[in-house]
Amino acid sequence: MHTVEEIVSRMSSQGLRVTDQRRTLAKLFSDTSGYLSPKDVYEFMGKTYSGLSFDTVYRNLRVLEELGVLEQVMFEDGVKFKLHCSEHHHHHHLICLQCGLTHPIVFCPMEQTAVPDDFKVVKHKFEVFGYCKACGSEVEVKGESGL
Amino acid sequence: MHTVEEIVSRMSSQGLRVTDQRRTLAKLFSDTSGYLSPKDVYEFMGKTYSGLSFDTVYRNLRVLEELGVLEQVMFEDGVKFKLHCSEHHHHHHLICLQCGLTHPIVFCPMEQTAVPDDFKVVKHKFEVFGYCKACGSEVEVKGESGL
DNA sequence: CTGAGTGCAAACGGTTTGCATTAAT
DNA sequence: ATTAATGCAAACCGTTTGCACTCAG
Repeated sequence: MHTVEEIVSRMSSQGLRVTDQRRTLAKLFSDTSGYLSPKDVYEFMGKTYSGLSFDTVYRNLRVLEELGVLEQVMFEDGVKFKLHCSEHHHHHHLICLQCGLTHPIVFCPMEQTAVPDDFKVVKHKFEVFGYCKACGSEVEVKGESGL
Repeated sequence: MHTVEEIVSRMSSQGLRVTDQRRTLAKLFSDTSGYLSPKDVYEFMGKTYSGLSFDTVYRNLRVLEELGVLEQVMFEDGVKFKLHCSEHHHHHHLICLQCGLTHPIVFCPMEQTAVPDDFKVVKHKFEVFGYCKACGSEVEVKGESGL
């Protein structure tokens, strides 16, 4: 797990300064079990820091990424960040389209994928998108169907 | 298959005008078995059309996408386009990191993926990245190792 | 007190738009 | 001749940079 204190101490151990804003950012991600866009972060932080600027958000997101605290992923609608996975083993994710919550999938399809032997596999991506329990029930209200 | 003529006739059947540039664009994609970025397309087309502008490239990429001729995918390094898959059945792709060539994978991991029953799956993404035969041998030259 | 962190403004790259010109129908 | 397609310029959005000011150490 990545607690705020863990993140903060990792910052200071690297000679980085622990500002109020960075502590809040650490808290935001340690409280969030999913992906956040820079805009999400900006809007959240903006509640607390009125003069907040986008560039500081970006700078600190990158700082936390370089610290290994956050990981960055590209989606159809742009870049998003989440806490770096605590799972030690290789895994994939279920991702909620509504709230961005993620849930690990232990199964890795690569083992069962037949690849031509003249193709050298370097990496792969397996992501399952849908609606988590909470968001799923909201959606039901609008479009109930036998799908 | 998507031949130039098929694409062109689909354009005119929709009331779109078949310009020289659009025909060349159609040919580019029907000759390419992989992904191209807008920049790739611009550079290729620029060889033939000196006064070419980026906005026309974008406009025509979008036209072909709306026609169903091209499909657009977001990668780490930005948006890319390829001919819409001719495969009728659901499938995934091997993608060459060097040349963008794609190759269908029939195996779909979803069938074997255990998903919590309170999570409603909507879609999934499975992509395998690496080097195709041609690009793989180039790479060998630089970094030969027992990997 | 010193240098890292911040906000501001401005630059940047990729993409989109408005408009006058050109060309396919 | 009509109207869509093009090129140009400028707008736009997300992201990055330079700089002066501020504040954590």
